[in-house]
Amino acid sequence: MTSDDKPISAAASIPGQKATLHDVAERVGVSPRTVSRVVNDEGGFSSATRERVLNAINELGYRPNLLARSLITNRSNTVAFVVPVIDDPFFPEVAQGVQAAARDRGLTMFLAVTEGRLELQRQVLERMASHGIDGLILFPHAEDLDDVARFAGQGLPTVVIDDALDHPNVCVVRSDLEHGVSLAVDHLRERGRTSLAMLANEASPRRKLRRETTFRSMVPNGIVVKSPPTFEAGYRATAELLAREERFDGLFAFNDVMAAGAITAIIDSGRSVPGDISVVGCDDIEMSALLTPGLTTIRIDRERLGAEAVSRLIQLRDSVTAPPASTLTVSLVVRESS
Amino acid sequence: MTSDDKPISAAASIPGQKATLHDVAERVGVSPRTVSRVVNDEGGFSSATRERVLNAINELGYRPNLLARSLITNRSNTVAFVVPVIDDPFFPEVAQGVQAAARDRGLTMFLAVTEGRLELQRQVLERMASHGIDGLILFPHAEDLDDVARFAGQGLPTVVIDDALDHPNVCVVRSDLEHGVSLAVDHLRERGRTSLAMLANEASPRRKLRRETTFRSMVPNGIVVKSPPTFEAGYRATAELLAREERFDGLFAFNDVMAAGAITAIIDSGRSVPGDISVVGCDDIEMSALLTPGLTTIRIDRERLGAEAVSRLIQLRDSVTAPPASTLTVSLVVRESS
DNA sequence: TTGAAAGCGCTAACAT
DNA sequence: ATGTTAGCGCTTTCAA
Repeated sequence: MTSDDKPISAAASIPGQKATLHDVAERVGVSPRTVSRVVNDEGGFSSATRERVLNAINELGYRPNLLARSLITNRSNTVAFVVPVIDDPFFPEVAQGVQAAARDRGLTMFLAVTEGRLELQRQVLERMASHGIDGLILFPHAEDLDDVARFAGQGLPTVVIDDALDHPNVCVVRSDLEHGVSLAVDHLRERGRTSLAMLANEASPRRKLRRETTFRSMVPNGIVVKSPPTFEAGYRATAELLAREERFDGLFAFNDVMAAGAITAIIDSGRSVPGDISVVGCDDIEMSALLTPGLTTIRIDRERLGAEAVSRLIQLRDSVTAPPASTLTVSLVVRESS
Repeated sequence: MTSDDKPISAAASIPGQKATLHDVAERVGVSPRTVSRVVNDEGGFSSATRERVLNAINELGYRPNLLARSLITNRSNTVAFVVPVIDDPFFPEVAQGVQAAARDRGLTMFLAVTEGRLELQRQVLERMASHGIDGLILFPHAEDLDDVARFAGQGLPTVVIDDALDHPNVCVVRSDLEHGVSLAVDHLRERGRTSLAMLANEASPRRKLRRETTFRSMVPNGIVVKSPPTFEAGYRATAELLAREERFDGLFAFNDVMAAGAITAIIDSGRSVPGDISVVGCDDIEMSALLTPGLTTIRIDRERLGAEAVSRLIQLRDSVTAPPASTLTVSLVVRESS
């Protein structure tokens, strides 16, 4: 049964029996405390001791038990990242930024998806809190920040992305979407478009408001249609708009996924993009460059967004006062759809 | 400063001072052991006691400290999911499947990205192990499964996706890509295509082999070009192939992202899809339906793949012998690119 | 049905 | 430079 002819160890069933600090100490002939000092590089040991301890660690394949450490330090070095969905490529790309930044700072990332359901968000937060996460980064459920506020109130450092929450344990990181909308609208007008419509996100009151409100204020007579932020919904909403014979020659969509749906609907209706209608999206997900026509859009730097969130979270954790909200700039990427 | 006029609590700086099992016990007037029994529903308590304990838990907002529990039970109820990249939509979608399945079974998911770098994979696994994960699900680094084998050897239940590793602590979950290739090739031939080429993944010896080998055996005279599995690389490889004046009228790509690159390259060269060349991809990521022309592809059910991985992992953890490898069926989705 | 004691693996707060 | 004691919050074992 055993793969080679080594003597069968005492605990035959568990090959790699985990070594503890104690085991290392015993083997070297020092106290566990000394090993701990070396492991954490606290100083207070001779370099000879250090050497011997390090060797023993290698020989035994010792690996610190982070759970035990966390229990006493009250630091788990874990972060939770919570997103509503993951089939919109925007979120995974932010996740990548969060994970990379977290990893570089010695943090490990939990990822959870709430499917936009409030009760799932609550369950997820509950469980994350039980795991003793050091901090939380999330795109909060649009309707209700109460849960988030509750956990923050219990002392959980929290970074809220693209939403607002005034709380000493909460820091906000956002993209400058107001500016994004103005870039989009200005661009459409420069293209000679005079009747503008917006495909807004029905599911996201506060976040929507940022884009929708800006749009409304810039385009008082503009048409605003709300739909879920998916390809299919964007398609349907646009098709209905066209069927109603509403006149518009420029469309700004809440995100690229909806914009893609809109383009397809416009083309399916026998119109052309950008011949009849110019379309501008928001996010600049990878797909947007691959569409036909390529999608003109407002670019959000997701990696940076994720990294910024981690950085703010750490500031929040390590300081008494919450750092101010940070706002990341966005830019216009012009492709063929406008 | 305080937001309303509640009396300032004793511990002014820490509002939600975390309640422990002990606190609950004290408040109810029972021993911690009894509270523990109720929390874990072990039985051995009167329903009256149960009631009072539950009340106290609510009042104090008690939440079990999973770290402490794990330390003693040696179960953390966490799983690590490790992927090479995340900007290929295929992986996030599997991640969603893993996370949902994990959540439903009371597991929390760590997500890590290795960027296809072996040293990053090692670092990630090392850290995950320190966190005491109960299991690991990964798309392993293509060149080298040694690290994976090492951790499995130390007792870590591991599910390897789309690769092979023979080890009692490892279970393999894969898609039936051999069948997928044969579906693709048969389909291209039914479309009257006689000179077939394949865009293979240079970075993935073993996985590639599955698709590439099948292709070679079905199409002895076929052209096989290798490139990294990205849009740009797929574009470049295809452009070069066309520039070399190689004759082919049907193309099968390792994945949809490469196929999308190929289509763009073909169109940019002045040829048409599927007029001159039919293209078939693999994965059926969301984007594939949105391309122009819509991409014909081999569909892999990512959610199911993720769910299956979790399910196998749990079998692995809870049994002595590794469950057999499972293979998920794939199907052909015909769109306009062929 | 309940509780007391021990200890998971580690670090904090003292020793020396 | 090193060791000792205590205990993080919980479950386990054994006893009542």
